[in-house]
Amino acid sequence: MPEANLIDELSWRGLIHQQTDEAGLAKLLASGPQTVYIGFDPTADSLHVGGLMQLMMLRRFQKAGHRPIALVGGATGMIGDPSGKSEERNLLSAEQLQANVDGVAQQMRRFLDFEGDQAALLLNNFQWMQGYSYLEFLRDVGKSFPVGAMMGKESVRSRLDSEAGLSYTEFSYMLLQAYDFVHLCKEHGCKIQAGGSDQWGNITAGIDLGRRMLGEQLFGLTAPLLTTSDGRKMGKTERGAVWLDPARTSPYAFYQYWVNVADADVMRCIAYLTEIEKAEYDELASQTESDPGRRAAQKRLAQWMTEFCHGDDGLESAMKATQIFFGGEIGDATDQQLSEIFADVPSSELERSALGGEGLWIVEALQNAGLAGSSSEARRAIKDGGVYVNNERISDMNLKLTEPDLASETVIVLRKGKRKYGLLRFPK
RNA sequence: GGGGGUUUGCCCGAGUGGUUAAAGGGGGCGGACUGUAAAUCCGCUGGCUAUGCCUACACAGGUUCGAAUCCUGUAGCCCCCA
Repeated sequence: MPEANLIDELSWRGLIHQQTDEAGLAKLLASGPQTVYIGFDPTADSLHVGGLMQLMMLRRFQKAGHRPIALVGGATGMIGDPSGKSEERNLLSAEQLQANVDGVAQQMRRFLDFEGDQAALLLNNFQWMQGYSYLEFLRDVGKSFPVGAMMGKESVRSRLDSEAGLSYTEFSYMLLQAYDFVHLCKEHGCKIQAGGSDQWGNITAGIDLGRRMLGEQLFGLTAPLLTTSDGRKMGKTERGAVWLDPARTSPYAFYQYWVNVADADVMRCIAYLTEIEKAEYDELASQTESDPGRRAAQKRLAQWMTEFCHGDDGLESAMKATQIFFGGEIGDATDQQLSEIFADVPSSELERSALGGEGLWIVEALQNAGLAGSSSEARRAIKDGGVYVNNERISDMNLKLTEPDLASETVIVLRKGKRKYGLLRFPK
């Protein structure tokens, strides 16, 4: 039996941005297990933070006793959702799209339970759209879409007013998503669609279509977008999006991203993205208030997220990497660990033989690693006490690096200043 | 077209014949402190085969034992007259 407090839960977490029929939805949810769907855009072969938020939403529904459907937009992804986009989107190739759908589907298995009574369903709208002929679609679906109403949608209007304009293809996107809802209702009894607040227009379009085609009353629920206090989308770094795929964003980088969330944003992240309970949430909120320097909330967020998305091992390696990156002893690292920690650090490759004989002069090494632009600069840095080999400060201007200085099989870690690193690789 | 002024290091800005690689500030870089923050404080801030050498004050040439500093020419910028 569904838990009655799902709405309360979503509500204290601030996850309810808009609902089509508050009372109706509450009544529906209380009446028995429901099916909810959220669509995911297969724009890449991995989810990022935005998608995670939606996934958590489905997870919350599932935990409350409902059945989630994660709909991967194999068909809609071919068109491109204009909502919230300022420009016409580039179309993806069919192969790329398939690879993306597979990648995203794989990741979802971690967050949703695909077994049991309320087993989650993973569907791809390409399955029902691919055979749908254009003519039939226009007769069945297009007929129910007054252009006037479509023109009124925010997503369409903003694009029409902009310079970029809007192609017919993107204009039609809404019909496809609307039809998905109808299809899922018909085939799977799905009466609720959730999504980010940018999906409001698409969701209500689906509700309208459901009323016309099926005579069904469908419901919609949107969550706020995850933005920073200064209004930018979360989950972006200078180096690009924060991905769930450890190959794209290492657990360490992932952990770091959350640790660095601004005080003003951290509680919102915890509310939106984690399953940390209200009591602890309140506790963390008051700690952030009274002792922001400790950043208890950030650390808890990072810890929770990393463990949840990358498991115990991921968390452990993130912690170790953090310790090393912030100047801790390097000890017995492996090439693998070091290249993960220093993924964004410039590295250069030198002949192994440079370490033989006399060894490699530190002044040269710093230049090789890109940490000094000239030998004068390198000497100066050493004199200033700002040079570290494998995180140990050095002071000898004439130091020569030899094999024993390797931190791992083939890498020496040089550092200038607090955390400006440069790697030297000496492949065997 | 004529007259006057100006041009300095990453940026701004002193310097007007001799410790001037060039005051001061900004920036940058180190260090201390700190919340993997901000502020603050301290040091460094042309290059090199480095206790010395080389290149630098728009560019080229000249005067001088010696010039960023004086002279001539060229270029850029600014102002005034036509």
